[in-house]
Amino acid sequence: MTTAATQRPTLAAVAARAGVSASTASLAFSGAGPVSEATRARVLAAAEELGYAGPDPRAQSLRKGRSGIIGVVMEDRLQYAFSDPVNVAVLEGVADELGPAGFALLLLTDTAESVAGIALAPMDGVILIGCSRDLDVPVTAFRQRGIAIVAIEAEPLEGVVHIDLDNREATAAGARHLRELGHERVGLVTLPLGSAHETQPLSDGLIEGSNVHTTIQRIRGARDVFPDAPGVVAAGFSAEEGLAAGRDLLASHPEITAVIAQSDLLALGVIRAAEEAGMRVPNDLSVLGFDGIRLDGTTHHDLTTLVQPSVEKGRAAGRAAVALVEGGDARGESFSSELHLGSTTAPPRA
Amino acid sequence: MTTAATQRPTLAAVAARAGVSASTASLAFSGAGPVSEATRARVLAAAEELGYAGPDPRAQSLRKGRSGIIGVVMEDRLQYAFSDPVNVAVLEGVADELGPAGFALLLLTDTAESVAGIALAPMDGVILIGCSRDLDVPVTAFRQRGIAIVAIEAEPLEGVVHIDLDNREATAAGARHLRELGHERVGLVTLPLGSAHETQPLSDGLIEGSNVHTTIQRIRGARDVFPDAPGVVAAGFSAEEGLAAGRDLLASHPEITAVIAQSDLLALGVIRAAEEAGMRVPNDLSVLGFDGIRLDGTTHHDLTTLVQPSVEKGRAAGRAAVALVEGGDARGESFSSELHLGSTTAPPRA
DNA sequence: TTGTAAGCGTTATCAT
DNA sequence: ATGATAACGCTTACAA
Repeated sequence: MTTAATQRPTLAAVAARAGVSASTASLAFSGAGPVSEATRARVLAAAEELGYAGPDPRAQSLRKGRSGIIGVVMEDRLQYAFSDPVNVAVLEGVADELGPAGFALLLLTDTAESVAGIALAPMDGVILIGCSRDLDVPVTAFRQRGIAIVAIEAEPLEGVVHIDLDNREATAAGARHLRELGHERVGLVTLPLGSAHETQPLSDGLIEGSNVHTTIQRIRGARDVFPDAPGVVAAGFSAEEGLAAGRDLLASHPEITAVIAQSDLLALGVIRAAEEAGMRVPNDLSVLGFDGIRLDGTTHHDLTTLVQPSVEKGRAAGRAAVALVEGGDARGESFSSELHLGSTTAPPRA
Repeated sequence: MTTAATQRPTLAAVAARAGVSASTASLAFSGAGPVSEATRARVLAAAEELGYAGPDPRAQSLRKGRSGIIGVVMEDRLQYAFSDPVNVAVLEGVADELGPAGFALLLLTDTAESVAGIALAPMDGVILIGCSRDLDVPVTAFRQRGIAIVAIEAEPLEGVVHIDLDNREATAAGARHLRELGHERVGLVTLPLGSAHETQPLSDGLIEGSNVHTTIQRIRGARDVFPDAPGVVAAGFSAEEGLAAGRDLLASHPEITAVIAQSDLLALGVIRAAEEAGMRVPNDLSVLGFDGIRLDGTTHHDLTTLVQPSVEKGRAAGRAAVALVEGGDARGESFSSELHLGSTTAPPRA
């Protein structure tokens, strides 16, 4: 298989062949000015003959000062990022908005390498999703380059448009639901708090050392209602990791009657851990999730959870990024979650 | 939130401020030539003062004729594409290779829109993953633009480097394993055959009207051994869709003693369908998967399956793309799968 | 070691 | 409706 380093034809070549000037040929392609039908046809024919596929995006980017590319920064490992259905939904939402707006989506991961690569990619804007790292460094770099920045559920940052979710309030609402049912001893199974992907007991030190906004806010919301709730930090986003965390939590805190899990997948794992330990849900243990993803067929329970508009968050981020890049300014948006009462919460055993 | 349309400083400005020529400043940044330590320091200082973040990638792309961007074309809906763990693994492999090589990854979806967007994005190369569409149109467009093309498990295409998997042979090997156990009536649960994402009986017409290489090859492999095996086409990649397909297959073909599922997730669904119908696996029904993804905690079975090197495929594709872009030529690679004997296949009930 | 000059392929502005 | 000209911001021979 060979790659002929054949010289690609340029607009100038096409123009020459069509017997017009380069500027006219340009107009014929962009339709940005008045060109007679006859000349346009001649130009297009010349292009066809020369195998010219249209203006070179590289030159266009330079000339227009825009590349039409918006980057999305995700968790360091893609397998990780994509194991979270919410992340995927958000990405889908972003893509939904970018495509029609004529923007392409560049996938960046939250690694030193990739953040260096940031310097290399011709991006007009960037969207930060579920990053656990410290955002100051990349954000500063983006700002310096004049790249528009949108962040989803991040701590407030200067010059960044924020797309938010009521993580704290929603979790608190879920917690109140449990308290109203009569629960007093509640445990937490949280999403990861940083890059250390291991199951571990939740401690104040861990929280302080972390900057994973979403996880922290959800912990706060739960503790707004149950200030002393113990917890276990899951090693990841999957049901398996929820299972592991659930086992730990139930073993170390046998007194609890309800678990606030920070995602539906984690909740699913917790339910498995409970059933494994011979408990029934919700009779012996209530379980609350977060996200509202569809878990068809994966469980026979109808999970009580906080339903959040994942795809909408992505769309909002995409729209904001496009607006910023197109010179307008964008306001941040705030989304809220709704408590879905399923069959996994009930009053505690008498 | 505002976006100051402040004029970004240019290399020329930095050079002026440092009292050197633009070319020297360029060298100071790229390190591509001899620059005295003193001048370099001066240039860097000037850059710092002006808030210059380094050469503009847009200008670099034009000048160098390369953008450092490689596109990856996936299934039309990202939620779809990412619901297949193999796709995700492949993508991870691609990212593994691109990052260190200094390339960024552009995510494209297999839609008319996106394929049009192809025209807009400054890509140096492109990798085609699990596309169900007709590839001729996009491939022609890429070729015309001089974009290097790598395809994973696609029908042979002129001027495209192929990364292959022994789909047919591996499936045939799995099928022989079943035959050796004594199975004679075997059913198929296949991956989607096109964009029609619905559960439906497998028919010759469907196969002929389709160009989903992988699915077709795996069907052929199965029928190399069981020529008349009936089948059901799943509506997607997930266990839920395997469940639906499994139900259909078991209902319409109660005589079968084994199922060849085209992915582990589908196999998982088939196992659920069987258990739901009161059959035990493998006693009443043998189930064979494909992929060898880890299904920890999701099932109590050790799935008999064909283990394929998903991440490696991605890496190979990434390497090939980089090699092509860097002017070398790349040979395609062919990977093979290995039969893992688990506990889900056994001789048929006597 | 540093500077000069010539583009890379396109589009925007301004004439004609 | 079309053309000439000048950038866009950078890199790279080549000259000094």
